[in-house]
Order: sequence, then structure tokens, then C-alpha cells
Amino acid sequence: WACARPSSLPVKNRNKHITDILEILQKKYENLGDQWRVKGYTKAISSIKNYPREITTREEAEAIPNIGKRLADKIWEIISCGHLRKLDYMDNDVQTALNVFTKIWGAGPATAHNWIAQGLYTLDDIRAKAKLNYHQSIGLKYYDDFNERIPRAEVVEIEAVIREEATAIELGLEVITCGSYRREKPTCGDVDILISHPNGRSHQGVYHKLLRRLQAKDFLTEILVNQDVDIDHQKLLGVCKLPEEGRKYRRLDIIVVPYREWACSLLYFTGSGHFNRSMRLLARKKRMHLSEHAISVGVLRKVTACSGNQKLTRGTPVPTKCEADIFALLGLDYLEPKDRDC
DNA sequence: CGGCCAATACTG
DNA sequence: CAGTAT
DNA sequence: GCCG
Repeated sequence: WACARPSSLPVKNRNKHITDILEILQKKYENLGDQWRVKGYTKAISSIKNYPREITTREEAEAIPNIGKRLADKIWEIISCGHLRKLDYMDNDVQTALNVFTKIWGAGPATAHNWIAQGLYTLDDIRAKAKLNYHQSIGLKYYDDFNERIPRAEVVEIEAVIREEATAIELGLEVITCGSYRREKPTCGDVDILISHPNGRSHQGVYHKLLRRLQAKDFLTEILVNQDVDIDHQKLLGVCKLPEEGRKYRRLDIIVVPYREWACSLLYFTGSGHFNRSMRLLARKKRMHLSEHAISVGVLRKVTACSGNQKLTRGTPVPTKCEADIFALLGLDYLEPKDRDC
């Protein structure tokens, strides 16, 4: 299980000539929205990158975990011909455009294909002719900034602004930056900030005041999604910019949760996404249910032909005070955030 | 074959 | 509902 | 895509 062991030290990839080509194919399937095939490629490419020797035969390839007949054939063609004919049949202009378009926040494979079907191939085409929804218009406006990594030092600055404003509203709030920052990555794609209050009630009302304050000082510049689920749960997907000249616009997520959900929220928003899915599947196998709200035991599921696993009972939520409680319930050794990067 | 690296919320 | 996002 |  990915959630059961820390990510190991990287090994030198002795088959880059193979993985480079497979990654192009994987990208193609990403652009098609074929998530399961992409997962298959991810596992296969990872296995190859961790393989200690240069692969020289088809049999050797097929013996590697997560490499089946189809990938073994492709690998053999790469080894023997130095080339994969399948790539020649790909329309590179289309693939290039898809890669560019799907990096617009709010545009995925379906939208990107629609645009190409309309004869649009460049960001200038999109600016001039595409019909954009609100999310996509913001994604396009800040295209370069959003696709730039955020140095940890800047995440610290952004967090400081939010903590200062939050603390001015209510003393004792917990404000913590999650995501790749908490996993100690050198740079981050966005800033994920989780807010709650240990007394279990003073988080209420903080969200709206915080948004107003951040907007008033022109720090929060755009609101993409404003989820106001109930009095206990709010989530912002927005855009922020530090005040100094030349600062970049950054994607900012703020989540406010009740303190009873602190541990599960912290776990969820720290990720990684892969780690979360792995942990949730393990929970399911153990007849539990893990979400960003809670971990429940005694969940019964019905297995039906058409809709797969459906929950019959919600089970009983187990109180948790920290992430370690969740690991323990699942029978796992605790992993530090930096070791959840898989 | 069907499951897999999930569960949930919003937009249009 | 499909699409996109976390 | 791979796997059982």
C-alpha cells in the first residue's frame, strides 16, 4: 500500500529512452480524459524508473510489475527500432494544443477538444474566438502565473497575511498551510490553508469576515469558487497577490472546518492525492469509510452489478484528535507529511 | 470481465 | 446531466 | 494501461 510505507530514495533511471516515449503516450491519454489508462501508465513508468538495469529484451520488460503484454510490445519496439511507430500517427499539433489548453484552470479534455474542433490551436486563438466561462477566463488571464511553481518562502509570506487577518478576527484560530507545502516540497502549485478553532465553535463566522478583509486589502483578487456548505463548512478557491510590485498571482484555497473534523481535514488537504486515494481504499477494505470529514467504522456496502459498491449504512464516525489517530484506526504506522508524497 | 489511486461540491 | 475541480 |  502506498499509504503504508514512506516514499523511497530516487533511483537513477536507466531506461529514460523508454519512459520519455511512454510519457508522451500517457499525456495523450490524459488529454483524452482516460483516467484509468493514465493510472496504468503511471504505475508502469514508475516501475521502469525504479528498475535497476537497462531493459534489453521483451521478456525482461514483461517480467517487470505493472508491465503487461501491450506495454512490453511497445518497449520492445523502442529497444529494437529506437522508435515507436504509434507516435507517427499522432497529430502533434492537436496534442500540443491539448497540452496548452488543459493547463488553463477550468478547462479539461472535453473543453480543449471542443475548441480544437472549432479550429482553435493557440492561446491567441482562444483569446480571440473561444467562448469561455468565468473560471476559464480567469485561468486564461493568469495562465503564466498559475502554471508557475511557488517557492516555499513565498508560501510562508502568503500564510502570514492570512494568519494576521484571521487572528484579528478571532484569537486562538489554528491556521495551517497544507498541500505540497506541508509535505515539504521545495515549490508548490498553489497554497492550501486550513482554518479551525480548538474550542469547537469560534470558527463560525470567521470565513466571511476573512474574505472581506482579504479583499479589502486587495490581497484576494478573484473568487473562483465560494463553497458555503453550512455554518460549519466553507471553502474558497481563489486568487491572491502579495502587495509588492512584480509579485505573481497565485492560486489560493482556504478551508474552514469545525474542530471535530480537524484531523481528517488536515490529512485530506495535506495529500498527496494518490496517498489519499490509497488510504481511502484501504479504509474501504477494512469496512470503514474515510473522507475529509470523518473516519467511520462498521460501514456496510452492497455490491451491485450496475452501480458497484454502494454504501448501505453510513457506519459510526470515530472521534479523532490528530492524524495519528486515523493511521492507528487503519492499522498503519504513522507517516510524516513529507513521507506521504507518493 | 470489472476494479483500480476516493469522495464530494459547484458551474452551466 | 457532464465537466472540472478539490 | 495492468491485474485477478
